[in-house]
Amino acid sequence: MDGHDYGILSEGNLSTSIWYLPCCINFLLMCARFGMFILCMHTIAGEVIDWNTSISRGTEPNEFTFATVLTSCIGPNGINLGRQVHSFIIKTSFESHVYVGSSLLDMYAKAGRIHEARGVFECLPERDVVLCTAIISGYAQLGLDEEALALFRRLQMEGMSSNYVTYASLLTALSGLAALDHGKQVHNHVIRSQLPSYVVLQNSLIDMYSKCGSLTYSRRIFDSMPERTVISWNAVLVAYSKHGKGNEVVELFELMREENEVQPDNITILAVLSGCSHGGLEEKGLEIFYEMETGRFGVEPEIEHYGCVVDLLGRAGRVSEALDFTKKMPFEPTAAIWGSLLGACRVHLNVEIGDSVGRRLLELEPDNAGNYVILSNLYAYAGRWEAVRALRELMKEKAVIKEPGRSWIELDQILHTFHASDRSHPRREEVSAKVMELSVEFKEAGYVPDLSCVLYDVDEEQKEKILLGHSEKLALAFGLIATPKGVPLRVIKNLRICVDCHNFAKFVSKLKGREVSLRDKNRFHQIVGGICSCGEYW
DNA sequence: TTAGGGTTAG
Repeated sequence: MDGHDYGILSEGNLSTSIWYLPCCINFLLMCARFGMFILCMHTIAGEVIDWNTSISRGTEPNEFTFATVLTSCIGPNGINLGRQVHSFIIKTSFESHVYVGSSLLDMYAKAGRIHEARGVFECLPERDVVLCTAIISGYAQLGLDEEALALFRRLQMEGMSSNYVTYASLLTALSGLAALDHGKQVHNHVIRSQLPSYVVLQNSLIDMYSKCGSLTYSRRIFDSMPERTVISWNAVLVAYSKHGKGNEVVELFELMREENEVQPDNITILAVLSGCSHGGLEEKGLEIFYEMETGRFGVEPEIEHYGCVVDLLGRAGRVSEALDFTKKMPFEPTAAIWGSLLGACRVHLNVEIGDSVGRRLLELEPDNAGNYVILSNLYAYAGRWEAVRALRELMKEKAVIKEPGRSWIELDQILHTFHASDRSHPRREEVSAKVMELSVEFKEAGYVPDLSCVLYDVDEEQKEKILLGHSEKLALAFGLIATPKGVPLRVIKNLRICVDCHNFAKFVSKLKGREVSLRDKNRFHQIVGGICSCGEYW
């Protein structure tokens, strides 16, 4: 197929039938898959017309033609065509033209093909602030935060100029890393450079502070904004939601509706519902969902909103009601919804429903190790050791590989990362010894290791050893060693925190007199004096 | 004349 295309293009004669045939097959397949006949037909028509127009005017394709065609290939569906165009461009002299390069980069970045985007970026003879920002934000949007930060630093050393969009993109990466010190530095820089107040940048700051655990600063930015968009409101609502501050979420939402300057969108309602769930406001959350169904907020309920309701009911222990709800809702439940239901079964020890939900979930997501862990927890609490063993066998059979757990803690602008049973940190011996010491101390105060968090078929002693090697324990122990007494510990985990580590962190807060702020994949756990803001439900 | 970057959720 590639051969046809180059041939046609190089002759400057776009034979409609040959060009169309392979494309039509491709697009019909795509259309059938997505049920978007009309839209796709328009898209392909647009691309072909672009080529046709250029060539029928009797002009050879030039840098502007390529840039225009590449722009029409933006999005996941256009990437194959875009690649073919790229292959063709390589054979011309236009590859390094800044217009062509920037269109290529944008096309790849928007399709999530960051390596290809980077390849184009590195080959460009000149790069301006927009190109640098595009590639940095490409990394940040894919959650490749370390790469985004590293590239920003390199480009800055090379003399890149930055503007408010660059900072907004960088802040996204710093939010992901929960790199508060770095984030503050960017904020200071923004203040010093006396940039005008850009809403986008302020929104990023709200988000950065909240994801770095600093709710106060987050709110302060929000309060100081002369102008706000729905994203500003959403960012601050999400901030309170993730910190489990349900009342604040509801109050702010009411204020938003009173002020009536911006209309809520689907994310607003999602933030409010999940805020009610994380904050333990079941009734309020349900009330808001039913109000949403009447159309009062002008937002149609989507599957994620239904998911929040499942979470609300599950949290309240209304597990069978939650199950009924999933059966009656107008969407097919997703793995995330079954997962939230399974979590509810674990917390409320509903083995019967948990069993069937768990099986359903394992069918849908056989490769997600986290599901096995929660189901195993549930079986273990119910004393169903046979079922635990069977689960372990199933995992082995399916060759499930657990995404490596990783936790980190920031000290003086350095992110110290720990992997499970880490041997790489320079102070590893000291850290391991500290975890052992803490374990002995905590056991005397009532800490009992929760061995059901280990899925390997090893003896109890081994299981305990594995548990003590969990990355969040290493990061906490390192924090205790490396910071003065009384300083709060902020630990970030890439996955959901396990029950045993949650318990361990509570002992750290209680016996070591430290506030522990633990950010996991879903939310913050603010632990003070042995009590966690999550209310044991997550 | 003609290109391109951004913030919230998932």
